[in-house]
Amino acid sequence: MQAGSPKWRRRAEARPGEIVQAAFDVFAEKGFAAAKLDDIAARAGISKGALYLYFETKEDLFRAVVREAVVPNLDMEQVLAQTTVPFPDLMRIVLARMGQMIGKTRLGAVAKLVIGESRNFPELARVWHDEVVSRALGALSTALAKAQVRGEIRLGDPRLQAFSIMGPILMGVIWQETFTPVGAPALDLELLISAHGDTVLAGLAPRAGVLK
Amino acid sequence: MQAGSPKWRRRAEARPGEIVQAAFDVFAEKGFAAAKLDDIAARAGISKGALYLYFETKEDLFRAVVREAVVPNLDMEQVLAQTTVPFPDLMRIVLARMGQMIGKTRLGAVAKLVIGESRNFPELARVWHDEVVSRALGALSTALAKAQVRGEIRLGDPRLQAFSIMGPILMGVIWQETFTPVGAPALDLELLISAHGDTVLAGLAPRAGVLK
DNA sequence: GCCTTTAATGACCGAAGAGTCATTAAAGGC
DNA sequence: GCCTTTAATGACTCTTCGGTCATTAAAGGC
Repeated sequence: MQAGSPKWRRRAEARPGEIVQAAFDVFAEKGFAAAKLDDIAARAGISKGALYLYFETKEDLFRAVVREAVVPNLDMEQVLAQTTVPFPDLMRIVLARMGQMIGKTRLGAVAKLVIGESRNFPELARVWHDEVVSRALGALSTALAKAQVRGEIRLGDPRLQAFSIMGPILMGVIWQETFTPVGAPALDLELLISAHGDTVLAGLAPRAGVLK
Repeated sequence: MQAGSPKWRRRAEARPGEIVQAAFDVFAEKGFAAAKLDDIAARAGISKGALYLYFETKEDLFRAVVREAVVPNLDMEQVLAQTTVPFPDLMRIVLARMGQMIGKTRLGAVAKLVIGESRNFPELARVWHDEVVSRALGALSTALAKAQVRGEIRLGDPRLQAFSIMGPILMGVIWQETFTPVGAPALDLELLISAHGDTVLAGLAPRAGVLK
């Protein structure tokens, strides 16, 4: 063994973040049950024993991973609360921001985890619903309701309109996460968002004749 | 033990179907790795050993379960190939049929499985892409392209338009499968389909002014 | 009613992997 | 430089669960 290279270093502050990051990668790839703590430890550059200095159990670590990914989604509510911006502009801003967020936060992988493990970890599904999905959908619905009052868009259940707006983005994310890795053609999310924006905004516009 | 009640019965023909059904339930609830063969056997009303008379391994059984759910999706292509029906009518028929299919085939549960296990069973993701998703999307895209040529809808990439049509349905299914069981308000899929049909058909209509 | 065939059982085995802990060594105070 | 503290190790245990197989008994032919 080299003299100058210590077997390991003590870095109590840096560890938790690194571990969660490594765990995220492994959980995202394998799912909860098939993920091995040895793998996570190896990827984090430590031993399995060290994991237990920072997390009580495997479940604990999993919860930390999924909860970690919750945080950064709150700012979209403020955008949607803006009341001076015309609705279509607002919507394009929100859609564009979604696109960026998906790119940088690996939101697709988290979605896969939450969806796939929702029966085994119902409390995580609940957290994600309450903190992320329901909030975003609520803010969007509110914005839609206001736009209806102002006559900017057609009347209708705002909650269902929100599905029409968000659904295709979710589908795009799932496509990329599920089918592109097994050989399906890649999907340009920016393009999808832009094209879908055209379609759905036209669809929500007042007086646009319904076909037939 | 009762005299008249045999310990078990020999029913070689009926077993495979029952096993796959039971396995579907357990896999859908737990995911592949967390599903226990003992549980599947118990639910099928047989012993674990008997499973191995019909399936080589756990993976084998899982593959059978996911492949089983592939079959019934082919008829939508014929509907979409109809060339005499006006596009909006065609679309409403397709959407309605999707709704029925989701109700009767537990499509949501399968989707969850395919999405969640796509990294561990890439060949299943591939099968599902090739046999179901890509085909349905392809047929829909073709119908959209034809409708564009006829001037029934606005010009644009048909593939992306297909995402705008299908995305909200997928989102609805995932919602029901993931969030409703943990306390989120139930979603009326029929209603979503109808409302989304209004929106997206208006959005695809030619000359409908894009807002702003 | 016996005999053959084979569906079905369930106790068992072995591997895998979550979680533990006695031991080691880095860091830092004095 | 020594000593204390504590981060980190990795060999170990123990449980769980996929898969096996010798044994049992249902079904059906003769």
